[in-house]
Amino acid sequence: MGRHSCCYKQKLRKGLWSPEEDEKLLNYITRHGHGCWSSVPKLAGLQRCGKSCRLRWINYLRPDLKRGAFSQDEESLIIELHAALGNRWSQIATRLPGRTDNEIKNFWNSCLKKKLRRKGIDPTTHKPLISELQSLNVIDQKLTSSNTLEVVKSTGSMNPHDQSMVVSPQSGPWWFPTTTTANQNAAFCLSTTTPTVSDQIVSLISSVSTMSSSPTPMTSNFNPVPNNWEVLNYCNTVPSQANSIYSAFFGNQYTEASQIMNNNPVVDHHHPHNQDMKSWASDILQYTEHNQSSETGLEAEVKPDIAKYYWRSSSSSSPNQEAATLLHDADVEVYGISNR
DNA sequence: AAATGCGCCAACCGCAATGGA
DNA sequence: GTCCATTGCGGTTGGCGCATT
Repeated sequence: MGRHSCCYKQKLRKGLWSPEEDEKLLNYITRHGHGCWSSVPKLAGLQRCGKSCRLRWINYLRPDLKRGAFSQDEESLIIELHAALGNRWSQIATRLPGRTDNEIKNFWNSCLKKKLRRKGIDPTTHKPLISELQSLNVIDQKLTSSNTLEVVKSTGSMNPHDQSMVVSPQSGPWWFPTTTTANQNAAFCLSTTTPTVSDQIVSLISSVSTMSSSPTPMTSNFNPVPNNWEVLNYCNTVPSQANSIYSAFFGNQYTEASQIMNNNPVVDHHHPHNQDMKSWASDILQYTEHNQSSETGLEAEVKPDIAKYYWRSSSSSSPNQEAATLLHDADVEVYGISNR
């Protein structure tokens, strides 16, 4: 098993292919086709085993191969297909013309896995990361006591050396609803050009939002893109469609996600008295069709969650100051606000 | 400039499936 | 039904090149 039988019969080359070897193989297959791979090396004048020739042809020499970096569309499709098919690389490759299973596998292992983790998603299950869920009990207890400051401190979700958080008195990004003072203030505190800190909070809080047994339903007052909690909660109510919906959202394929939702029954098992969660599906379509913002869908999805938790934790008459205090106590350097 | 670390990716390895004798 | 050659697939590895110390 393993090494092909022909490899034992004579001393065969291994390792990288030389340009001369490539030329011999390419010339032979172009003229005669590969036929039986085990006979190819001998007929093509190569000191390789048939298995090695086959691999070289499929992964490198085939004329229909697409070269270069993966496009955003390809990336989204791979994530979507991986959610549905798992590590069945050859099946995934059949949906991406010109790409090989090996190429997709390498791209997944070297790039996409990390990207998903940065978004707080387990690349194996396509659900929130276990490590974050393990922090859930602590965070949930703290949130229940409405003390956001303690949450951040006890979970260590802020990097004490991160100085990227810059608070300025301008209004927040467009995707923050401005109907409440609390949300204005959250936007105020998180309008940062390099939101390393806020991403960490987002990651944790969106996990909390998914699993929390908090009796307070968090229906979105954000329009038009629903927040991460609602996406995940929807996935919980329609498990058979969870992977498709989730990957569609994180691939920014709002139209597709919306269509999946509209085509399936919606029952909110967690909050049976709540409004029909389908109501925001149409909002997604509107967003897809009409919104040309340069903001990414991911930011639009998750950041409103922060606003809500800041709002829930705000008890003082000056929520701005409270958020600033939070940042200060997490040893994050804050600019543009007065001292406490 | 040299040493070291790290990420990427081409290629290999081991196993399962398939098909013919 | 069994054996064996071959093909196909997915996990793993080794080496190259770039970045950092």
